[in-house]
Amino acid sequence: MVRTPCCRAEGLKKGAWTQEEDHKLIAYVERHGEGGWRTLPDKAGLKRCGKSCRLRWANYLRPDIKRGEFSQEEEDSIVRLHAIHGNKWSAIARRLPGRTDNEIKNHWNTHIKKRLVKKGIDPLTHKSLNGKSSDHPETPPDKSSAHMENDDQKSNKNNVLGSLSARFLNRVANRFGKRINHSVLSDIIGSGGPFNSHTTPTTSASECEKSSSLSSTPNSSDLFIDQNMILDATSLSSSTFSSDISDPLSYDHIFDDIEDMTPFSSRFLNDVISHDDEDFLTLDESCLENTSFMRELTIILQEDKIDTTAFRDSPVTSISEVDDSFEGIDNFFG
DNA sequence: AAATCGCCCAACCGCAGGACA
DNA sequence: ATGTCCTGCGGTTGGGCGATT
Repeated sequence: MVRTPCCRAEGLKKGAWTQEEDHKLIAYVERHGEGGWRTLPDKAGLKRCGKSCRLRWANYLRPDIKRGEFSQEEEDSIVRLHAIHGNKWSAIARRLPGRTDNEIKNHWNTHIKKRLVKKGIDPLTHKSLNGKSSDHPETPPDKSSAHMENDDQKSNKNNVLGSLSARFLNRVANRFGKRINHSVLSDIIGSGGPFNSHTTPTTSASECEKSSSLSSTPNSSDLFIDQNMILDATSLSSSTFSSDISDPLSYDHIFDDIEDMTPFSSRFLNDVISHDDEDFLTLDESCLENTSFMRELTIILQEDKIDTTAFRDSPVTSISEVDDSFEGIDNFFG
């Protein structure tokens, strides 16, 4: 079996990407979506190999990438997840929304690993380096014991809060699935949420325009999210959620992934709840696909629709009445 | 001011494996 | 069953840059 060379072709550029190259790649992906990386460089007018383009997009240009310093909570999560998954960076990255496997890997190698060694903990086994074996993965020692939780406790808490939020999401979507006010979008954009940035991928030029108009100053056009589209989660790209969502028996992983629910999500819900105007923006499917929160919401809806039909006709509770849940979620997930 | 060092992280490399013809 | 394409993954490299000498 002979593999065709990927990056060996004459004249292909390597090394750091220029702004111009970034713009070309962004424009192409916005117009055509992700995938087809091998042929992408030619079509996009880039003198790069497809692999390089894919990496650049996945690790740097993707709109949902969170940049900047890792929070203490994120570092704790990485340590905890590394104890479970080892060097499965992509598995860890799936639990840390907005962080790439590459970023996590780099952060682990340059910061966390050294810190663990300094504390006398073997970063490979997560056990004490002085020979005293520990049954528990590393827990950051700078936290008071009052706040110390073992993994099981955390996991239980996680699941409880996750279920609460997922069910509440279901109710929100039942009530508001078709309508999200444009001022909500405005707030999201202002907060640097998933609708921000020039890179919101769309599938056509007109959609690009629509997207860019959203990302600047929201106008008075309307937002309309089709209910069928929301429930049709199986058609969505699964770069964030790679598990088989068609299997009802695999619902549990949804609640594992609920730690992806950032405070942003609850702010978003809060905004959705508190707005009920008549002006709505049209939101195309591709926008939905590329909005990490909407993707989460969509998949939770898809997974939850069978066993939570009881919620469908239940009255919507004011967000203030479920504050405890959201405070808990926010506090827990940082 | 210049040279050197060490760290950080974006990018690359090679391999594995799924999909498809 | 086989060959090829394509994508994803984990390990590694090397350029940039700040700190130190």
